Amino acid sequence: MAKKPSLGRQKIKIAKIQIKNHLQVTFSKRRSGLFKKASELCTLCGVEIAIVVFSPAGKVFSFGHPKVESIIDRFLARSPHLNSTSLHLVESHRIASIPELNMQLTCMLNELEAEKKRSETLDEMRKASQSQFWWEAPIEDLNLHELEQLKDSMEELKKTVTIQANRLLAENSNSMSFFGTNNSIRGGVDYHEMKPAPIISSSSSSVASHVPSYGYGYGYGHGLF
Amino acid sequence: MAKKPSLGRQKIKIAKIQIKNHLQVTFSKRRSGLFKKASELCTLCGVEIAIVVFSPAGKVFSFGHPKVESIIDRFLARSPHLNSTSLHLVESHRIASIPELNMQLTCMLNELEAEKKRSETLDEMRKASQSQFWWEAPIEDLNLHELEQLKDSMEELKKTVTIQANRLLAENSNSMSFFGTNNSIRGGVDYHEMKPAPIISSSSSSVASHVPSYGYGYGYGHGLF
DNA sequence: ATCTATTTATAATT
DNA sequence: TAATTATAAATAGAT
Repeated sequence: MAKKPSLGRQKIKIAKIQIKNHLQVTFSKRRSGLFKKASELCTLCGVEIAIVVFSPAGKVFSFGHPKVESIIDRFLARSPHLNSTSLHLVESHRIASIPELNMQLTCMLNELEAEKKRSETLDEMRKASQSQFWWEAPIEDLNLHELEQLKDSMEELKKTVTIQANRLLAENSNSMSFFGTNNSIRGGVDYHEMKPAPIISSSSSSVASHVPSYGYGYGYGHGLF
Repeated sequence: MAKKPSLGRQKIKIAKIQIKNHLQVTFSKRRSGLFKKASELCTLCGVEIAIVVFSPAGKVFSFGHPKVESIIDRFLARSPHLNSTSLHLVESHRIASIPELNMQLTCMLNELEAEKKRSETLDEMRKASQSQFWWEAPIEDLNLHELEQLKDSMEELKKTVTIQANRLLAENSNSMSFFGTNNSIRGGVDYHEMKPAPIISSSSSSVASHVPSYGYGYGYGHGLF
């Protein structure tokens, strides 16, 4: 009897899979693959990785080495360099409380609103006069750089605010260490919602699968997401 | 002349790479590969993914669809345990019930509103002082669109503070959030520290970022955060 | 960065 | 859900 060899792997377009069943299978496989790749990267290069995946239904899957939480904490807290702008913002205003922090932000927001109106006026003037002043010339390239710098500043500012907020909260209580001494326990792998552990050989990696009662258990069989 | 074909890909052990140069190359390649896989998974299955990588030197690389921050927020919000920050918040305020939490938040909002009015006065002062910092002076250098973005960013920043407080409180009750606001802007890819984008299908996204950011064909507008 | 030879990942099928 | 298999992709090593 003639057997019917599968066509094997076929090329697919990277676009939302419509067939629900396919999608589920692909999600499972590729999620595993992704986590495995991450695991290998951890071991090969000695880096720390956290991955969080939300399915459309809000189910969460995560991979972390050594732990998702610690990496996220570092990510949120990291402030490699405070630029002079954000330093000035924080220090010069000597922000001392959360409400005060909110006030600062609100002030800035209002300032910007005011400036926006002013800008609108200027813009109209420009259009009316048809003049060729510097500020109506090449916006594209120059402003891209400008925007980048601006975004930089904003990000730094945001970090600063986050850190400051946490510090304030911490100082309000007796003892704490949210950003302080972090006990980074290396060598562990925090791997949620994955079935076979793509354990790596050399590095001492263990799988910690504590699934809380929240129940993102495996919904195999139906309604995967 | 006889050519010297490479041996091609060789099998390697998944263990810490010792040769430093080699490690760097592998890290680059595999990080790209990992992010690409994540991107594909996002597209194929319509899921949301955040990846954070810390190199041994502490440098951070991240991938996020739609955004690292928003995914992390969601992840933390459903975290089964109270982190120290929220504990301190609760402790320092001795919050004991949901109505009490609501009241705290209401107070914060009222305070915020009051500060908004006060800030108008401060805005006047600012205009008189002619300071040299970006949030005060070079506004007129920005066009309307940029100003719009800046304003959005500021609002986002303000929201972040509120959301953070909200999240901490919500964790305590382990149930609802009071101001369901979130900065989840779908359709964006937040891709830091990655090199070339292998595929760009339709709309190319030029993302303002201090580091090269590329979207794997998800090019939509970004907020600054 | 580019180029292969190979190893891996995985789409389709059972 | 777990194999199988043929093929697409990723990538180790060298340039």
